[in-house]
Amino acid sequence: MDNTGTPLDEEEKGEPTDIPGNKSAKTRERILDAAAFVFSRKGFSRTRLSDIAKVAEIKTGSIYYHFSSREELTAEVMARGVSYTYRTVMARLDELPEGTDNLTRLKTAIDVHLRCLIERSEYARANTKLNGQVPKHIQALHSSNEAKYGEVWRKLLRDAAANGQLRQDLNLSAIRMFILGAMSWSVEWYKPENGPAASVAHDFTEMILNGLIAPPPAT
Amino acid sequence: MDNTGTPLDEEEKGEPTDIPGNKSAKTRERILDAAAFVFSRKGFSRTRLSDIAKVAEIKTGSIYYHFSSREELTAEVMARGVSYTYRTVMARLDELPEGTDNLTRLKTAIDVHLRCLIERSEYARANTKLNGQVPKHIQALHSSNEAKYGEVWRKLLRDAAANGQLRQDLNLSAIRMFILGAMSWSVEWYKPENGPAASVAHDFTEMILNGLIAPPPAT
DNA sequence: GTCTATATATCGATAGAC
DNA sequence: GTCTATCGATATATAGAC
Repeated sequence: MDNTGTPLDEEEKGEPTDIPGNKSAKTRERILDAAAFVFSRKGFSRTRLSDIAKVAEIKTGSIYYHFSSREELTAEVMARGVSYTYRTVMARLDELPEGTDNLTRLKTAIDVHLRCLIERSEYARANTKLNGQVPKHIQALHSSNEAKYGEVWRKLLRDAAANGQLRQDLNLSAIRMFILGAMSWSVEWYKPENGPAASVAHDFTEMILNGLIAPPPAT
Repeated sequence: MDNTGTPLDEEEKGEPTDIPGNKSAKTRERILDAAAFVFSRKGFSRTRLSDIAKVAEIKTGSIYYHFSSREELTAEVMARGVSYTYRTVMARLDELPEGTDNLTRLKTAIDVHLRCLIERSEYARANTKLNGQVPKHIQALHSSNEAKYGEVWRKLLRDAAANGQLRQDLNLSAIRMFILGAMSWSVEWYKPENGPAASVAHDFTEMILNGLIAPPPAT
């Protein structure tokens, strides 16, 4: 599976990964990875614990040694999904040179978020797909994470608008939902045959920022 | 509930709607309306036949007099959803004056599709939400409808591009998915508090066609 | 046609052997 | 820690009365 979970922080723990005693931790990871994989493809309802068990190469009942319920497992997959995307976006924004203009920051965030979904993380995909499908109490556990991440986008748009770099006649709330929604839907359709992630992301940022209409021919 | 199902054709059948003998048909409609209502809010997995029955003011078992299975009911809701959107979009395109340019046609289609979702049809909403959630054989039954509708969009974009009205540097397939995806996601977030449908649709078409960047100040 | 009552299947969850 | 076996809850679907 691809890299996920704890992406950028704590890369070094100083311990080898296979000392005796963390066989449990490794199985737990395998279950989570399998769950993210299956959830992102089948959604919540069509995913059986037996499907996850099969991918994780374990028997269904054994999952309960690591998780107290299907919902707890689901909640952790979702939490990892937002957390990963949040941290990856923030890290890339922090890498930008001091004084980078707000439009570039917005464009960067769009690029990174979309790439998290289409090429970087099963967890990000799973979380996007599961949002709106899971029972209310799971959604409730999760909504503060989503809200925190949503705030990043509110600020990105607000800052760019405050600079006068964005058109002033559009409602930023709706715009934010359209941008995030268009990216979210990529979970439903994107496959490698649709072209490299970089080119898909490029086309998307171009459309969002500059629109689809051809510029007047240079004379 | 709102108007749906058979929107534009066959408005007159020449029969009063309550002659004896079509009590059945009316109950069937009530069940379908209820199903569209519940599905569009809770999705496939969280929707119980008992939820639908409650909204339809009928007992759960009675549904089976009208539909042979939950899946048959689901499939009909989805079929009505695409069909409604397809016909509503086509009807509006046909109303445009002869010789209307392809960019205006594209813009019109976006406006109508989005309005179908946010203000016109529970069926359209339900279909959008259910896509990607339902079991494979339902999806399979349904995919030819979706493909046919997808072809409308392929053509709209292709025609506008052929005219030179669209930028030539973007992949139209990905662009199509982004546009439809952004609209689809409205099912997850749109509420009347987000403003009138007309204004949301306006902001969306503006972003898609002209982008978010502020035009240079007139001098 | 719609009801009540019930059969059947599925799946999440638990118990206990190893 | 992971297995097998099974329980129990839920919900689709059916049978039969009215």
